[in-house]
Amino acid sequence: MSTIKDVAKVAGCSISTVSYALNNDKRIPDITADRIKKIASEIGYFPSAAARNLKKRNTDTVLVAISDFGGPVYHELLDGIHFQLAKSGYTMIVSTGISSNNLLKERSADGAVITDIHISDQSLIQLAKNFRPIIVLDRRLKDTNIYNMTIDNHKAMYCLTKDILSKGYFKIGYVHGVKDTYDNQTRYSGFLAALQEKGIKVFREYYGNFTKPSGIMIGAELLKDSNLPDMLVCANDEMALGIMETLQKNGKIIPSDIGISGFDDIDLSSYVNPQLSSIKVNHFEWGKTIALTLIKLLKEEEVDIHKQEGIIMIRGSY
Amino acid sequence: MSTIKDVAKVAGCSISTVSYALNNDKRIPDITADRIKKIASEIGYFPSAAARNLKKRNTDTVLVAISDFGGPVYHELLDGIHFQLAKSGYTMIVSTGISSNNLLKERSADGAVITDIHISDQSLIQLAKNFRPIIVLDRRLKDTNIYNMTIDNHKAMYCLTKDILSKGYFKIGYVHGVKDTYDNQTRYSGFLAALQEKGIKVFREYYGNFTKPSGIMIGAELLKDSNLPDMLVCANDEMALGIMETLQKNGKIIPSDIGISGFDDIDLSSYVNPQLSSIKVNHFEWGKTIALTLIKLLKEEEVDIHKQEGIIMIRGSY
DNA sequence: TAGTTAAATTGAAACGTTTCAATTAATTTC
DNA sequence: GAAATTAATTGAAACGTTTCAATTTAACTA
Repeated sequence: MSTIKDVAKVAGCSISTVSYALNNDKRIPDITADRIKKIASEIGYFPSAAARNLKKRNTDTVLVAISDFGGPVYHELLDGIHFQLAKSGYTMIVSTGISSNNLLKERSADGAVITDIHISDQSLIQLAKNFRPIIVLDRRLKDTNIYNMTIDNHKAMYCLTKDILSKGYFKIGYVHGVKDTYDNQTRYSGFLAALQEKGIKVFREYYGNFTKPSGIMIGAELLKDSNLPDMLVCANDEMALGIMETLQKNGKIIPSDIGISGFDDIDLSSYVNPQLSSIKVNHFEWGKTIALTLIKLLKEEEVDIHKQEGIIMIRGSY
Repeated sequence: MSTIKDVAKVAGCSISTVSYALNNDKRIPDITADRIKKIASEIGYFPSAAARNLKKRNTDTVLVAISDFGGPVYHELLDGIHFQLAKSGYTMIVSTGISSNNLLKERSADGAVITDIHISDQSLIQLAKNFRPIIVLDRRLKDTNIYNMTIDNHKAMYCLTKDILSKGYFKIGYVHGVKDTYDNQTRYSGFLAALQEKGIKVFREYYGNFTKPSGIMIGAELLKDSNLPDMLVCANDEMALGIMETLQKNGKIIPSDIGISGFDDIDLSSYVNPQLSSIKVNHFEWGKTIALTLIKLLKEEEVDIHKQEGIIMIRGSY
């Protein structure tokens, strides 16, 4: 491993000159800077991140902590964040589980975007103290260094439900995701708001956990019921898809027997038959916005945190 | 930000004692070690990764570099790698694009797993010189510090094709992915081997690029053809799905008009109708194996690089 | 040409750890 | 109770950079 010292030796100059040259400091004339850069690349020198980070007390790196790599919603979001970050000269790393904790507390990044249900508010607040800006995507949380950016679930679900009501549905059931999550609560409240406006009561409520298997369970439960709702509003697509599959397998026709809607607009939702009505978020754009906000925060500029709007996708399922 | 110095001051001992205590060095008696640890946690001290990495000349971190976050095959692989790495006390970071390059050359990790088509063999060889072990997943490449671990494409495709032949298919077409990639070449060669064994010639070849849109194009091309193959072996699922969708939309019945098979067994493949026959790899297990191998490499232990077997999933599409 | 100013270069400290080698304290041995 | 052994603690160097402040060199001025 060659170090800056080796470069200096070959170039016959001091370490500081090499450092300045490599960092394009204007005090080094172009001609020498070029010569030094050439030598550096010839002997295969790359600065050590560890040394630079230690001295500069920053890393030019942003951490994105996610729950796991499996979720269908993340991909575009990550690509969007990375796109913007790279454009602005930052390096992005993504991690899960225990790795996220390690990276956070040992300050391996200058800032972070977090959407990991496994990190408690508690420990997040604790970590954020030592850390620099953290944007949380999956919860409402306000504290030193913590900012939240969320999808406007309430509004989107409110609009979707209004559309459903305008189609004449009346016996409307609601399928919950994990009860006390931000997503579940805000989606449910949007749903309720639309119903209340029309003076309609929820026909029945079901409780899942955002996964397809939980949808399948609920589907089975529904089949036993003689008095079915005519419409099922689900807190996300995965549950809706599980329910739909179960109902269809047992001879129910969607949407004539029962309508259904989801939230997230995952890929699969436009592959099933009928296609699932849902709420889509342009996650790539959303990712870019998040990254831009974090960058401002890192530069200690003023930011205006805004919510991302969902786009209602009405398809064949109701 | 509190440093080790602060801990030492509060504890009324030297920096070295704190360091030894925090690292569970047996020369510090338990009683003082516990006291020091308690103080450290009270004042919210966490060691700086930068300083530790610099001094120790390693990071206990593994980098996984991927092409982008969108590919349907990666998730389980990443989760598998992370599972094993975490279990062994390593931190895992994943990155794409330019970020991967930065992290690699500045030695922000001790080792890496790479499956990023955008990093050229050339630059990989260059980077690996300064680096520690790199496992590449998406190509055959042997050089200092570079090891490759791959799916046994040839064998899997050979077996699948034999099964197809045993069902009496005869006019068999092959759909290529990106021409000179490892996956394409080895899958194709397995396909050919099975045909040759029976003395059968390929009926026709088509050229895609592993994406669904390219499958759709090929589907359109096929529709113009009066003399269709009776079976289409595709280099991956995404193309197969694109072709299938296009053919079905235009009234062709699968598998009676034409059979089709894929490779990878992505989620979608068991959602379409008929379900797509494909080759599945247990990516979670595969990820664990990869991580285990890399860990051995990091410890400079002997490793035996082996190929991962594919599992043939025969479903309704032929 | 000497004096002044500007340009280019450099020495050295600092960032926060780890760890070697040395010192000090405590315990054992005879 | 002195010598020897072991246990506990510590000072200081080193890891590879960046950057301040100072020095050296070059370029102008009058």
